[in-house]
Amino acid sequence: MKPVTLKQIAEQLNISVTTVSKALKDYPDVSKKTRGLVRELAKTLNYKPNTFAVNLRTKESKTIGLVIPVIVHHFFSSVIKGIISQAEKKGYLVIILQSNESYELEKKQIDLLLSQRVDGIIISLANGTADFSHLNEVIAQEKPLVMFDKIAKIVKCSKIIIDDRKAAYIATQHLIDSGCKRIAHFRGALLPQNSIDRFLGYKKALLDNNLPYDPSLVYICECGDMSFEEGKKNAKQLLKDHDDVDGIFINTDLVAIGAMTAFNKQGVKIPEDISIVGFSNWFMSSVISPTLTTINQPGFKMGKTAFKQLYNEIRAIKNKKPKTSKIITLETELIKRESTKKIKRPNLLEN
Amino acid sequence: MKPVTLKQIAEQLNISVTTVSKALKDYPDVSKKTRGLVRELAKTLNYKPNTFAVNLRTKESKTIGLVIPVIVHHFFSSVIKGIISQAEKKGYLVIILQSNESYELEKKQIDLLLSQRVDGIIISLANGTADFSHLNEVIAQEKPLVMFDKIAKIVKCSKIIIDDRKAAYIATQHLIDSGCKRIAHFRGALLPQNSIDRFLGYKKALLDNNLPYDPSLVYICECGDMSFEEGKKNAKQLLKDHDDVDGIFINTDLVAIGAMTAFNKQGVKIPEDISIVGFSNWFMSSVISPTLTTINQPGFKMGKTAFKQLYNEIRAIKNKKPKTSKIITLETELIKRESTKKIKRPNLLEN
DNA sequence: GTTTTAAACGAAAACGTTTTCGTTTTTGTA
DNA sequence: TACAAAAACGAAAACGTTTTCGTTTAAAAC
Repeated sequence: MKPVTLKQIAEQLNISVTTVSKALKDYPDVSKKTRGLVRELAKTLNYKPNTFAVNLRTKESKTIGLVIPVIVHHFFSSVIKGIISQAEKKGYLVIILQSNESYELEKKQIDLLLSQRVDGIIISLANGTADFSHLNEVIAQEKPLVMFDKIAKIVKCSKIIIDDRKAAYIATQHLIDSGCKRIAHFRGALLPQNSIDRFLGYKKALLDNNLPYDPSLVYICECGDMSFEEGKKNAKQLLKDHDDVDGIFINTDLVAIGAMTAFNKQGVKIPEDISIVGFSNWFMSSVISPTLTTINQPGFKMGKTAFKQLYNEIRAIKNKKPKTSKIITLETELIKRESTKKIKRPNLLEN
Repeated sequence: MKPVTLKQIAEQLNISVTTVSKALKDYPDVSKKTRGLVRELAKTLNYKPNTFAVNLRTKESKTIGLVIPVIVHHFFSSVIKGIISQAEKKGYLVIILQSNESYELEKKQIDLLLSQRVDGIIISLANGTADFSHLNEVIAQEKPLVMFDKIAKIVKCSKIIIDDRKAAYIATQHLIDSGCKRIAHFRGALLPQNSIDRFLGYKKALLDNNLPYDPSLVYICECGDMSFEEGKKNAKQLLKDHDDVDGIFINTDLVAIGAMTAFNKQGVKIPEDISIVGFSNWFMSSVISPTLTTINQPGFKMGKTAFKQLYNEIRAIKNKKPKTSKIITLETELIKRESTKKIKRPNLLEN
């Protein structure tokens, strides 16, 4: 019933624990004969090395930690899948924690992972995170740290991101190209770098096209659990505040879908009255009506890349090589759908 | 730089490692004075017990394993969230593995978790799993095992489920009550208990209402990564095979949404021409057009319940109490939406 | 002041593995 | 046959903690 140990194998074969261990790990100083005997017996006894002992001895757990703001979320769950699949290939396990967009929780969870002595940590920051001491603690302990999506520029570690500013620029430009003149923006929370960058991309596109930037057209969504509701609320508010808006670039698809729901209910036609571009390419966006134009954000690939980078750093530290932080930017893509069909407007040539 | 150990604290205070350990764990045989000194020093040195050593000594890892078929999935990610949130409360960490609906992978992953010596395992079976030796291995090792959603009746362990048959019955009855006379069923794969049960509920509802059961109206979806596409395909096929179908009960929302997309494209009106009921209440179902009537499946609660049960069993085993496997059935709910509005038909009284 | 009892402490083993380094055995060479 | 070199093996320490049980010290009882 009790798990088999090296000692038991050793006793049965009348050799030392040392030799058994070496035989199983292909050390050169064990004869073919004994190696064969050991392996055979190990197999019949169904020997599995005791991870606890191995961890203690080798000081590594072959386990990494992952902290994300939300799990029930198309983008983040895609990232999780990417990380897990890649980790599995390299023999690593993944412990997942959810910060719920709370800085306090995030801090606790990092602590937990450190005391658990994971080999590395991957994180996407909570919206509320403005203090980075917990992350610097990770770095101080020489544990590899990789941030993705919601990052902190100031923290010295690897980052897997997209060019949010550029993507937002392209999204906004697309609205302009489809004839929109007065474009609103539903931005994300104030702190996360990506919602700042998306806002900046939006603004720059306006200015580059000689459209005025009007701060009153920018609405904020916290993008927590209530994204969908926030989208609805903001859409209603927008209709009250401004009756001349003909396009919106929205920080994330779920908010966009909330907004579309509100517009549908109020009889505002999309894209005829208002064109909409979302962000992230949630699966949902391709099946709602009208289908939503959006920016594809490669979640699965991001996860894979994040783990690969973490793995490289883990190996580097193990071999006492200098650690090399990298910032990797993945490509995005504008996906044109029904919510932004080109509209006939008096001053546009239509083919 | 190196983590602080009990030994270092002991040396600084000129006492033994034993006493330090006891002081930190509130053993009664250590004086208040030394306990205070130890705790203080431990705090200033930022002492964190070495989990590897603790695990080795105590033979438990305060870690559980979770194996699920898919991660990017509204229901499953809700379950994950439920499990993690509950586990965190009890100081447990969760390692997540994805079987990708593959029996081979599932088997490997169970092996991995066992050799990792997790304290318990929660699993929802892959569609292809027909052999249960890997699960019996878990039980043989006296590790708590809890199955949820896709279970195997034959395996002796705790199960967290819903009454799929009843829910399917209610769904089908609802179609009948809204005037449908010829109701098709898109069922799940052949093996999983829940798709069998949902099929049986569908069939029973028909017979109880004196409607003929016609096997040619039952279509199969594997419900893997391609659920949406399968829904589309089946819908098209259905239109070819049977032009008289006026209702469909579909095994899961994503497939239903695929079907609706196909119907929309072909000009089939929902619910006027065909009424549809899905299953699971994916968030998406409330925002598509028309909104989808479905059965709410409490994923988050299921996750919480699964962990609670696992936790109880872990504690029981630790205290050498007899283990008590439980089968817990959670409530479901029919959520009526636009895809099944009551239709005027000649032989129905309408108020 | 001596004995009894209780309170405080510590030595040491144990958990199971890995790895260094020294010892034994075998093989090859003269 | 002797000796060097190579091959095979094993003793022991180490990883850091927990816990049993024995020992010392302090307090209480006589």
